[in-house]
Amino acid sequence: MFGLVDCNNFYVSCERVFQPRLEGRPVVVLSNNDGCIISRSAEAKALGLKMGEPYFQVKEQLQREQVQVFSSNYTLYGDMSRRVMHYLGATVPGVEIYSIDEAFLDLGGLEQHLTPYLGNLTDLAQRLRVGVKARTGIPVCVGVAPTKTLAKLANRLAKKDAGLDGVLYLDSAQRRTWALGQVPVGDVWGVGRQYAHKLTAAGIDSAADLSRVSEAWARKFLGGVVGARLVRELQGYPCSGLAPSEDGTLRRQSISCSRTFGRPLRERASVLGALSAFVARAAEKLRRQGDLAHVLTVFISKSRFGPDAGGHSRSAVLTLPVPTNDTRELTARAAQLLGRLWEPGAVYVKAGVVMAGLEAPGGQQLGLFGEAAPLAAGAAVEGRSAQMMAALDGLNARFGRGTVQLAAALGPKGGGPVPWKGQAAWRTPAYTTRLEDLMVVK
DNA sequence: TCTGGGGTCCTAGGACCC
DNA sequence: TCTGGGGTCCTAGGACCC
Repeated sequence: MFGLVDCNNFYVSCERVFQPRLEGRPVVVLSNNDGCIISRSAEAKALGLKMGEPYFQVKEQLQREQVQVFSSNYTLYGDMSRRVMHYLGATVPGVEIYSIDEAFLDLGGLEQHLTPYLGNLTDLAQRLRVGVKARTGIPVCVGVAPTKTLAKLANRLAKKDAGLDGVLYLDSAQRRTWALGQVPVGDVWGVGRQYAHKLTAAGIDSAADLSRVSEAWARKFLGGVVGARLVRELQGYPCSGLAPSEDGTLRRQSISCSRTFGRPLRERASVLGALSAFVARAAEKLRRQGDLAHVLTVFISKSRFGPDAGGHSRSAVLTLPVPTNDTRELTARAAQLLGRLWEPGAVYVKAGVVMAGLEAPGGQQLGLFGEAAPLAAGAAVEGRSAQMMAALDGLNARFGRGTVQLAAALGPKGGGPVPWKGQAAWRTPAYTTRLEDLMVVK
């Protein structure tokens, strides 16, 4: 049995924890660069504001309706997320962090231990919900069902129906059938815009309809095995397990950093400056995860909204001779890759780096003929690099991001205004992670 | 030059998620 | 003028190998 804990309007809820005056009012949080809406309070949803809507298109409406607008503050959200996940991890045995605001729970083993005194799974879920709210101020809903897909579906319904008090347990076939009938097919986990369109065109309108299609049909029209699994999960047969997140953190298979620039860039040195900064960020995340990257990708993009909307993005990939997490090495490689992609005269609006093929250090590298690589020299270089990077991370952690960086990351002329930095006009303080931003109660 | 099946690896792209 | 960022998984096709 799976549980799904999902925070309600997470980013808005984080802002509300520190500004109770926002309670009951329409609130939205904007994406990076204040580009579009990525979190909405219930009141903002009621005004018809949509997820992903560009800010500039709804600016007037936001003003007119006196919607409270915030730039995203990932330092704050990340820290609040850690608090929620930590509480869940300390309360139930198997927790898989699925995203910044969601976690799957393994409740299967728990059923047999529940006693009349502890109550049933609904009671347990209810206690979790109350516990998260009491300890972090974040409201959550819980769905419980035999598969992850059904737990997601139960969670949706728990959110929508106030009468359920934030918890829905699909504990019988009848209740599952009822729940499937409530949900439009496009709201099923794993059904996006394309598939929703295809499905409704074929007369499949609800989750219940989808649960009745044949495996062959699902394979043919919903992306092969993915579709087949999706349908099985709706029928109540689990096709995906729980991957518990050890020590409350998530291990990534790839790590990336990309941004839309504050203004379009046409000089190569400026784009290289941005890329260097992105490499630095990604490498830092890589080291925090304790990994080395074997594959580096760089991409640069022109505007998606211009006349030549297709083929606006190009990428180049490099398999590194030796896996590394050294910012200097990765920056030099990224500069090489940029050289392959650069078109003189083009105007770029976005760039990014992706580090993949992640592995833990110490993996024995075999030479061309299967012999162990000569370690002495390599190990010494590796040791010095690790020391240097540890010093870099230490200084930046202590004195703030960007205190120590490569000259390349400063961009052309080694400083001045950073041309790729975007807008964040309404960012709240990092209440929980910066001493200077600590809230003072008078 | 063609004959044939089976395997791996890489890349590009599509679809989805939050 | 302004339209996010960071992930996952899967498929298909080509190169290359035996």
